[in-house]
Amino acid sequence: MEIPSVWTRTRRQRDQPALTRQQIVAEAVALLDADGVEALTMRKLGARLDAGATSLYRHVANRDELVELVVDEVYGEIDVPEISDPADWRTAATRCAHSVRSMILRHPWTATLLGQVGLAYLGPNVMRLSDRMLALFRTAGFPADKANHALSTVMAYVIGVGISEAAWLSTLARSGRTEQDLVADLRPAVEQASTEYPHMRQQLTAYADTDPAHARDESFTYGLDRVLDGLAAALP
Amino acid sequence: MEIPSVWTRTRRQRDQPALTRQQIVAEAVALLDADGVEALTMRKLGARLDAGATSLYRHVANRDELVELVVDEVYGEIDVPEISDPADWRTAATRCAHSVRSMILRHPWTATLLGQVGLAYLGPNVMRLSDRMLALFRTAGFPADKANHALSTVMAYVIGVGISEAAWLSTLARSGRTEQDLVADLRPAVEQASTEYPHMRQQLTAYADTDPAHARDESFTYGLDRVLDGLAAALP
DNA sequence: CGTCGATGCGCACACTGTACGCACAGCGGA
DNA sequence: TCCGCTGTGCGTACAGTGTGCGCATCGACG
Repeated sequence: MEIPSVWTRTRRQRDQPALTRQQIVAEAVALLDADGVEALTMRKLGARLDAGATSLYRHVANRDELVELVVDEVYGEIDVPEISDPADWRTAATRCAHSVRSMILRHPWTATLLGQVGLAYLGPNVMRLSDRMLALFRTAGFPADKANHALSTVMAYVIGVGISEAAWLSTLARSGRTEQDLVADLRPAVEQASTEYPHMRQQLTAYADTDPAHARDESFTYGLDRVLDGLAAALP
Repeated sequence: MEIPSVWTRTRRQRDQPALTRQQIVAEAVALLDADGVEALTMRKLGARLDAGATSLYRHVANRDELVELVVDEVYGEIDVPEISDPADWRTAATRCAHSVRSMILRHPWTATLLGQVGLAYLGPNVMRLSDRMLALFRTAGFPADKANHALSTVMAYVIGVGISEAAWLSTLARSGRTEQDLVADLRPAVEQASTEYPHMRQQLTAYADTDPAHARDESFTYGLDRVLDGLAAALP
């Protein structure tokens, strides 16, 4: 009576193992977003999933492996436009760079975790990102080796900016104040520190009243434009 | 029965507190260089100084504060050439960028720690570095605001490259193998991961037999040249 | 029904950062 | 000479960490 078919045979191996790698990683991202990088402990993550700490080890070998998975997960939020017209490469690269930066700003804890992984570059999302950006620079006209260098250059710039910004945003989040308030509170210390450094002090007084978030945006786009200028000039 | 003698009485002079902040930071750098970032614990650092773990807290408020001091310390190893002729700006910037990179490669643990500090930018060595680079771009001809952006751009690029390289070198050091061996051992996994990504796979097969260290050098200088090209083109 | 493999979890261990309080060395004043 | 006082080192202790080990459970299959 029971006909063995694909649908009946193993309806679901185990209805829902109640704890799956996907779910663990997703919850880890949520925990990191909510409470910062020092809150990512196996016990707290287990508690969020109504599970014991050691239960997670059935699906994840290490805490380090969990970190690798988490990093690859947020890399998945980045999108790279696919292009066919070589003339579109610059706007596509710009869009991709902004996508990376906004991902880092959404998850400032990446500042701490990005430096720890090293091998996460085998993750599927990182591979996909690299592959698409490689394709982008190839259709732009870069030869194979230069396309690789171009990809590394723009990613290094974006990650460098992102790490610095994310580190600042993390301490900002920990302080619990608004950015203007924290800047104002830090001002005496900054002035004290810059007494012996005339260029820094001049920089400080010149831009005392500008909105810091807007200044960060402007600095990022300025640098990105210069980097892309340099790459464009190197196109054959 | 215990007679107080000259040998037991004044065990240590007050002149040299036997534990000073300078010494602690220097030993922390040595410990990090020797055993990596996970080995920097207060107990191990104390043991290296023939002191108890909690003794360090007389000279350092937190472990985080120690990290800030350590980061500023290695920033002190970077030198920025001072220039008077505006034509020299590019070679000076290049030299400074290479100095930063070689510092990071000497101390690969900076990959992990740089993302944690955020506020270490008040440290004297970081201030000195920023001030000198600001001066460099000013004498190059950049107006005040653009000089700041230029400084941020090249530092972001250098730090971005450095973080990636340092993360790789850290795992390399942990593995205890030579770079060629580790690359060879990882090759099956890399090929497995890149099956679905044609551009990555082509990149992989094309540069299978190149020396990785040399490839990193070349990639760094290529990107740095492009960044400086872009900045040079923006000079008024 | 029995067997089995996969899964969750309690316990335990080594190890972490660091608060607290005591011991003591040298100094300035009585 | 003695007495605080302050600055320094350290022993103890506590809460919290990652994780190895072994047991309990449970669905699936013979």
